[in-house]
Amino acid sequence: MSGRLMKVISKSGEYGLRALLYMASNQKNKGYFNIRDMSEELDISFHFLTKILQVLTQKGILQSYRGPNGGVGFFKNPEEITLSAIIRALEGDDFFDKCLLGLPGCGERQPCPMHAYWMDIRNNLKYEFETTSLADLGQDTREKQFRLIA
Amino acid sequence: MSGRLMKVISKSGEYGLRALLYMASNQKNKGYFNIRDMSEELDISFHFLTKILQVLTQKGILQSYRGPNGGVGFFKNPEEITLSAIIRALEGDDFFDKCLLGLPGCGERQPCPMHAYWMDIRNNLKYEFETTSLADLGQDTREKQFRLIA
DNA sequence: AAGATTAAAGAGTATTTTATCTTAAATAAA
DNA sequence: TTTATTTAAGATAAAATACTCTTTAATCTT
Ligand code: SF4
Ligand code: SF4
Repeated sequence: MSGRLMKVISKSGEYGLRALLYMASNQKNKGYFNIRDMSEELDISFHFLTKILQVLTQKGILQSYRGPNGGVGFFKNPEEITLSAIIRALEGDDFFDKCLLGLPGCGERQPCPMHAYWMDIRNNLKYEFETTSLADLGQDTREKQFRLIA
Repeated sequence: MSGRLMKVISKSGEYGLRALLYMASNQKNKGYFNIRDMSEELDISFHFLTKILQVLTQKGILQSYRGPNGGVGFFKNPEEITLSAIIRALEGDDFFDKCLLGLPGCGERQPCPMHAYWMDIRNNLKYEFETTSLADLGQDTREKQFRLIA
């Protein structure tokens, strides 16, 4: 009931994003990123991070290489990787298609009083996540901003 | 990694909100709302719901009465209860003051690349939650809407 | 080919969240 | 005053999430 943070994504999502951001901003280093090094740099459990990056690899966001000097690297350019794709990979493909409240068995036909309200917020978040790339975040060059009107 | 919904609030928060919405839209019934009845109506575990409503009572949103014909009722009018107050009561007072990602030990001084981005979203949500009352939601009379500009 | 390095995969543990069960306290009605 | 009703409170259990450990497979270096 207290101490909890406003948190939309799980730890897996958080760690995955942090790792990807780290990678995006250290790309000069051409080769593969060593997961052990990253886990130490980011202070995330090596095994846990490995699992998360594994998923990102399976989802086609990263590619991996085993053996000496192996590791993980981008499969696509950070410019082409949307926040949406990352979150969907780590939180489930339907992340942006469900209710923010998480209520089951409801929808357009029997909407709760909050429906229209949540849909506004959700669609807005969805749009932002779909139109923002990893590179956008890493370089913080975006100029878009939310604004409330009317 | 799958099956998870985009869920900002916990089950406690969801159940609490649902109960409050139910109460707000059944207010003709002047007396106290029986928690057992509500738990059946809303299909929420009686004991769990009781705990949640207990918190709302402790936080001054509801008032309770024990004994026959007892139950819970609004302490303030639904018009005066903001969504923000409800969520803060159930999710923690700092819910809207922390990072959406939940990362600890960071802030304005050492912002991660997502900082400005998240702050936009967060402030927007915060504003909406603070300016929306339970009655607004229950009657769905709000005309405000999000819109992305620039 | 042999050994070292590194990610993949799967099993197991710990912590947190959600839910239930039991007992206590307050109130009302008989 | 006794009994029934109802919320409060605390202990316990189940489920979900987060994290760790161990083994396997791929790749490189020698
Ligand atoms: S009706 Fe309410 S609970 Fe259902 S999806 Fe819409 S906002 Fe969510
Ligand atoms: S710097 Fe990043 S992690 Fe920290 S509060 Fe801002 S958005 Fe959240």
